Amino acid sequence: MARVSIKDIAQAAGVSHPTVSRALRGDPRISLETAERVLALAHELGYSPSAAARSLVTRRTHTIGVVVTSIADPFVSDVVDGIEATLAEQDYALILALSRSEPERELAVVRLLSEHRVDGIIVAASRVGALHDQDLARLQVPLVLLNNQAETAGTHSLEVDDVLGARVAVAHLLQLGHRRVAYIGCPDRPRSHARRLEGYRQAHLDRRLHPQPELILEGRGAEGDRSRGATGLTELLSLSPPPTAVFCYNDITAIGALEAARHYGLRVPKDLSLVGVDDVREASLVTPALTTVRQPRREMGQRAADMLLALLRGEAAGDAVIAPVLVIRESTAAPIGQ
Amino acid sequence: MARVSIKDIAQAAGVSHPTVSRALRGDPRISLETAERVLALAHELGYSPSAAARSLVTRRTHTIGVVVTSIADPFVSDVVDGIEATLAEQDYALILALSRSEPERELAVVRLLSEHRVDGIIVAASRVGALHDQDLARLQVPLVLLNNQAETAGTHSLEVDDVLGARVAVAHLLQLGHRRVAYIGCPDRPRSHARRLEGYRQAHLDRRLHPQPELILEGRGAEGDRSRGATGLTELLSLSPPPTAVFCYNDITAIGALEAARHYGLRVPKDLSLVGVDDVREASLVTPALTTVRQPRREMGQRAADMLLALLRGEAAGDAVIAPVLVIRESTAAPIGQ
DNA sequence: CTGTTAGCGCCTTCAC
DNA sequence: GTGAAGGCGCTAACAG
Repeated sequence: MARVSIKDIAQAAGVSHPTVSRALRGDPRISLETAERVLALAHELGYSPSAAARSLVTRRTHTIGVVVTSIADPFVSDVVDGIEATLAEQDYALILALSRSEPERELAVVRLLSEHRVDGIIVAASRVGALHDQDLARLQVPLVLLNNQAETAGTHSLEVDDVLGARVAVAHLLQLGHRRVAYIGCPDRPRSHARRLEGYRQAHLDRRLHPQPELILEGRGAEGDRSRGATGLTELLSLSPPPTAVFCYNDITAIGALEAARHYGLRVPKDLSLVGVDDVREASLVTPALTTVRQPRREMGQRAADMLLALLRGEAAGDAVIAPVLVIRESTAAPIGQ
Repeated sequence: MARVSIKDIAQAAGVSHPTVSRALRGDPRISLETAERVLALAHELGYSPSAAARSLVTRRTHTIGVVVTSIADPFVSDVVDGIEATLAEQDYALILALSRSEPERELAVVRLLSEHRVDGIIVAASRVGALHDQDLARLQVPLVLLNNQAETAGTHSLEVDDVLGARVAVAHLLQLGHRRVAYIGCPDRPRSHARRLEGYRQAHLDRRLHPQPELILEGRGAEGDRSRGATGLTELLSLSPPPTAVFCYNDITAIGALEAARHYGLRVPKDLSLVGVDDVREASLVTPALTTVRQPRREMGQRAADMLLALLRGEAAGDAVIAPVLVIRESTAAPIGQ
């Protein structure tokens, strides 16, 4: 089994192997009769075509490389789930390669994918972003970058619309009646920080409101640092009047702010509304559950795979932008007195 | 690039291709001089060997199939992370295939792995367990089953020692001084339920204590059902005296019990100690953070890959049992009056 | 030490 | 409609 080749079938059927090859692929030139005989025999003998042998002549492996920093990151694994769903539909094999943010591994990954002659590559960064793509580009196969910061020439990319996400989140707060809405940012993610701030501004302008400079905080501390939310909120509460709602760079920040609010005796959402970004696991587990902007992870994976497959078919595929979705939970409500 | 074959190198070096092939693989019979020349040329031309062509003649693809129900499950993704770590070390490629618990997909997975002639397969079920393995066994390649319920002949398996986990957890409670320790089980996971109950018994017998039948609850409701913890605890509190500690089938159960305890005005761990199993994400996020029995997921993945690689080297590999680890957090303490 | 020959399993002309 | 060659890129004999 698995050692049966078209030659064996050919012999059993009393035809030549090319005939078997054609019959198996449904070549219309083969008589129905022999085709059926061959098919039956193939099934009977447990024939399974060799992808390697085929790829040698077709120069297509029907295999896609997926490169991520870590599969243990829930964002990444959701994306990979989406990628697999699309690839499986088209019978593409998925070679998973982890770069682990180690230069040594990244090199090995490139070598591995190169030797296996993958037809295309998807690089998926988590919300953290930024990977080695230069080397991969050298492989001369279509390359789709998902949520990646640095753009490389000859590369196609897919990312979530950060401006829109922020805009929708802040619009939600303004719509509830808040008029002093603050923003706590993140200095070590300058690009998305700027975009979210832009969304914050747009939401205000959409309603002919003017964002108030003292309510916009750069924030301090690294991306994954809870304390940024706490120190930010502390600072905001010293203003008079203090904001009634805060849009936070991400959920981690918002949760930090939530803890600080509790510390100061503020009730969320009654005294203060909070919105985060990402929809991390904790967001729905925290009390009150956090209103947040979610990246449609699985869908992003599917779209990335769709893009890649389109490229493989020779179709043009520009870059894609995905719309995030606002998930309204318990941390937002109308301000008091509304 | 990537279209350079050993023939091209051979021509450039003025030797035959077999010589190039040997030089590239470090065959000692090749003169140092030509070997160096070939290597330099290979590098210069950007040569990358074709895994497909090689596999065709060696009958080894250096590729492993990893079959899981869902990569979005954090348990599974941690395991896969471990598998990849070991495989990458040995330059094996990892083909990820998701069965999604759909019969149709399972068939496609078998076909895919068969056509790609994977050298071996790892099937990783999450704590939920149970997959299609019969078909995979037909592929005639080494097969390692991780946390799988149904055993198939000619298969190697790896699972966590459920009895030990329960025993250590309950020993921890007894050691703290608890003398009325209850157990809330799970009827729809009969196998692990029985094992955890056995561990519960052993922990008692280890201290020459006798488990008290009224403290052992079968539990009701499905595995992922929080309410089982709540109803179980309610039942237990009607006893006199009620237990001072509860070992729960899993974290979900324990969290349900935790909520119920709060509802009844019991303080955890002061009035009641709780232990779960799994170390799901929520376990560390809940207040108080849950003491629990963790399955070393990543390590399990590594061990599974090690087993498989050993089998590929022709070494014998029995089944393996992994020891879980007790993670002591805030939900356990000595009983009052201790 | 190196070249020659052959073949892994498949597909693709080109004949018939 | 089908068969006969030839070759994809590589390794494995066997010569020499």
